[in-house]
Amino acid sequence: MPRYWLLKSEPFKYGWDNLVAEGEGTWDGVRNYRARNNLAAMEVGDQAFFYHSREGLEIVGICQVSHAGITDPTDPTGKWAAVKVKPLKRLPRSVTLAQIKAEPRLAECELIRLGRLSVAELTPDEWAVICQMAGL
DNA sequence: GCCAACGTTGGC
DNA sequence: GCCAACGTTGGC
Repeated sequence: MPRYWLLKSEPFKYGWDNLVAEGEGTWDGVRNYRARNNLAAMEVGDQAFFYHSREGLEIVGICQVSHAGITDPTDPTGKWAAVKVKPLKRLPRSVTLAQIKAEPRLAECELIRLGRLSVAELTPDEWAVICQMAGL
């Protein structure tokens, strides 16, 4: 049973287009325990929305975990986790934060409840709602 | 172990 | 660019 996630990135630092261009990206640099726990819980095959923070403020695509349980290569202490992801598909319609906030079924998701969490989990129901909003 | 100060994140 | 929210740090 795959789990579902949402990964935030600032598009001017590393956006969806960068991930597509590279074919595979390492999700590292996370220094928040809750986000770390989510990263550590990911398994190969899990899917994640790719969300543009600071600019755009919308989910633009879906990526898939290609390597799980990696030690963050940018961390000299070896305590922090990372994963690798591959782009799966761009959403037919981007789903904005405003739309997510306006949807009562998404009011309880980690993205909304914990606004500054950079790696959030979504329930299968929440995932399905967003997929529907994206035109999938 | 508490809590004030500080730094960072991210929506607006 | 501002500021609220939150996490972390460090003095006591």
